[in-house]
Amino acid sequence: MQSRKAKKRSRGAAAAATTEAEQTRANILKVATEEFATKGLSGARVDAIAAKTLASKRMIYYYFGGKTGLYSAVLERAYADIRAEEAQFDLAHMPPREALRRLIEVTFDYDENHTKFVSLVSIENIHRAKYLSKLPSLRDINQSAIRTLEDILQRGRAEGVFRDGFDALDLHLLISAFCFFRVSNRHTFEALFDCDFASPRLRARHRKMITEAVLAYVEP
Amino acid sequence: MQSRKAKKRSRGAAAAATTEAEQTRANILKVATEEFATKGLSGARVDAIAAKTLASKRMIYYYFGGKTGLYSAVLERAYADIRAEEAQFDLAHMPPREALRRLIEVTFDYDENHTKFVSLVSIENIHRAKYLSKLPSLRDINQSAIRTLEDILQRGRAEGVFRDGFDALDLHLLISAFCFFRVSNRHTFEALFDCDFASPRLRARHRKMITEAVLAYVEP
Amino acid sequence: MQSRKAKKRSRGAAAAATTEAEQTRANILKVATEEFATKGLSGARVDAIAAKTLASKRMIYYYFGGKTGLYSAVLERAYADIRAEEAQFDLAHMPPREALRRLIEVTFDYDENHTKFVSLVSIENIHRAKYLSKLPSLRDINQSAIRTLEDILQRGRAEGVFRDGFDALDLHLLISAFCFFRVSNRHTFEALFDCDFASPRLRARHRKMITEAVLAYVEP
Amino acid sequence: MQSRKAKKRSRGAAAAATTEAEQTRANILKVATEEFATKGLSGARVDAIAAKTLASKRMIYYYFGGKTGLYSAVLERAYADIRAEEAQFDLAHMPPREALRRLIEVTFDYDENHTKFVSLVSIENIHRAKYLSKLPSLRDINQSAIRTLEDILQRGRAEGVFRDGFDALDLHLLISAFCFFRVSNRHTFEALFDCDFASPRLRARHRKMITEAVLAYVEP
DNA sequence: CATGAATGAGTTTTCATTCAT
DNA sequence: AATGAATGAAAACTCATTCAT
Repeated sequence: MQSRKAKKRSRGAAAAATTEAEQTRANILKVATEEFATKGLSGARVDAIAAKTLASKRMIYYYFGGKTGLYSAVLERAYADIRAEEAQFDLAHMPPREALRRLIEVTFDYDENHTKFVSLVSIENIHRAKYLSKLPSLRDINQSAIRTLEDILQRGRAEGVFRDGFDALDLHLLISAFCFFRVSNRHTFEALFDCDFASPRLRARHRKMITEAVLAYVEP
Repeated sequence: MQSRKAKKRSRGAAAAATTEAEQTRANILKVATEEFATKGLSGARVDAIAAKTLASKRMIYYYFGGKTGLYSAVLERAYADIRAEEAQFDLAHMPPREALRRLIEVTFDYDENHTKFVSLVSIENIHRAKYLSKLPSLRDINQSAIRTLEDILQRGRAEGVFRDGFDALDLHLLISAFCFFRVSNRHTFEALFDCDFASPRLRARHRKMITEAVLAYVEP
Repeated sequence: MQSRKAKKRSRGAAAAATTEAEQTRANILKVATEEFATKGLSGARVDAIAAKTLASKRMIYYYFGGKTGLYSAVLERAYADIRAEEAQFDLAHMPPREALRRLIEVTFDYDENHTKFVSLVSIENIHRAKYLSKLPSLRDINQSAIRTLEDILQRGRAEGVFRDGFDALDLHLLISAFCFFRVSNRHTFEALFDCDFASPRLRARHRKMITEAVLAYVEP
Repeated sequence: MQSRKAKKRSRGAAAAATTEAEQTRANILKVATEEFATKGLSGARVDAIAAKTLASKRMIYYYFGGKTGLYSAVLERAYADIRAEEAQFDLAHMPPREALRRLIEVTFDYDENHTKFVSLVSIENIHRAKYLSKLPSLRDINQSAIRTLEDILQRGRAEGVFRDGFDALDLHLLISAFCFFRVSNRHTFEALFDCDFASPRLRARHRKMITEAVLAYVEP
């Protein structure tokens, strides 16, 4: 009845799928990410996921307990992935202005390249973060992202390149909002305003705009 | 039952917007907006909508053809409403800086006060604007919003209070992104960062931030 | 989601199924009684019930909400039926000894002729009366059966044909136990002791035995 | 894992009832008795049994062939146990009236103390003794129970303390019915009549009643 | 226009059993 | 002898839609 997740994961997240069971699990997760991201929780079909999987439908219930269990696992993995990638950028050792600029660009590029993550987060918001709330592991991961930004701001203020009077979390919101919205809402935006967000020129222009706007906002 | 029919017929077809038929339609639309906004297209239940309606389920099919027809109508109405409200603000006769500041605040307040609209747009993006694309009426309405902004920018540049080098549509994106995201993604954001977007203080701080950031970005 | 039972039943139990809807409901109930009585709650198959019904499987959910809702309705009906039949015997106007003898015979005959009722009660006991407990209507009906017996005993004691020193409910238990067990446990009893409870001779002997045993027990 | 195997082999196959294999079998049987008695044959879950077992699910198939094989084994064991206990009472050497009284009390107490046995028999009757019929070993065991009663009756008749005109098997039915029903049907009875069969006072009263009723029935 | 009843096709979930190791 | 992984068949349940009146 219960999913085997806890047990399976006991050897740590770093160890890549090595046993067959872990490969099965990972394969289901990958297929499910695609289905949930494009169809939503209620629109996704367990049958459709199973069909694209190397395993049988029954395995979804064996490993994840059910449709919502699978959805939660997909969500958890998606969030874990983004922070894992962010952690790779060594922003702590850059000069503060460079670090902030880089942070914005990294955020922009991540959302641009992980539209499935963006979709999943949109979907989860439709559900009022019902499933995310039950994944407390993610809280820590995300709050470390804020600490990175706080560190950059503190160093910048010490050097006098950033002004006072704004909050790290608010700035994170300003950056995230643009990068996320550009991906999450591109379909309605394109439909209404007849433009093409996939064009490299527009993409570059937007990337430049959010960077400049944020830097202008923080400068003394 | 018969009295209702007689009553309706007696006043003639000319009286617009007050027919019983139109009241039924409006009632269904209102209930459906709530259901679709909170559950999504696939998550919404025709039965649930019918149950909350004064009319019967059959009426949904009679007036809107089906579930997706109803969804399209809900979407169309939601977009029409926002532009109707925006049109009320006479930004064209304000000084450009004031007009831009006011435009940002109006956008911020609208999203804040119309969370159902925000949800519907998020949902429509999950569906890749499939239904919105088939509502060409909206294109014109929305593009007029851009023309309003273009007019403000043009006046501002003529007066020398705004710089050159950025696009009206891009600026619209910058403003919309923040105002929309703040509402659309508040559930995951709150869950991850333990904050409360409903608090008047945070709300005021965010409203100020996006205004300042945009004004800083456009100034020469 | 909710069953329509309450609504359907609103015109009182006395009115036989007259509308088509009531016929459908009654038909499902009849088929389901057979299936649940022979297979138990978990052994019964909704598909099997639907197949033997004039209606479709969907109607079971429409009228009864689900498998357990249907089971509860079957149980309720079965108990209501027995008390309806018992009420027809005018025991209150017989001499007490005759009335008691008749009560025993009526109980014996009812169980003998309603093996499905007996099975359903056995099944409900496996489930620890979980579903019966939620049907409070039955409590009143059954307690009136005890009052009938109490009345007979009181009259008998007044006439001096019954002794004191025993309880009406206990006597009801003594009578019920034998009549019920003889039907409920006949299969294992026959298998173990190689006898045939269906034989009219054995049946008559058992009927005579319980009558005599009870009368012997109550006489002064 | 390997140590278990080595250990088992080392003590040889001759030591009956203490092999690990037999302990595993007994453990499964015990767990399964509980599950079948509370859930029924179709309601019981092989997974649930396996989970509560010290062994794995595969062992159920290894030792018992499958779910119904396990059920049959549980049933067989339950019947064997009751007769084993009954055989301990040396009724043959008591005066007939005392022996009969004692037999009734023993039966009453056994059912009272072995509610799982009672449940299993009820369940088996739902299945029309399908599985019991295939366990011929039980027939002999049970018929010996009747011979015990026949012996008591014969001695009692010879002494003139019991009358003629009734059958040993019928008397067994009268006794069993009450003792069994009191346990098997206590849930519905309690729900309908608002009483508590677990109360020592009621228990004692019932025990006395069945004893007196039977003795009154058999006396000349 | 309006309604309650009805439905077929689909969707999630369950479960006894078997397989590879 | 033993285990975790896997499965196909079947089960319960759902839902948008339509029909008879």
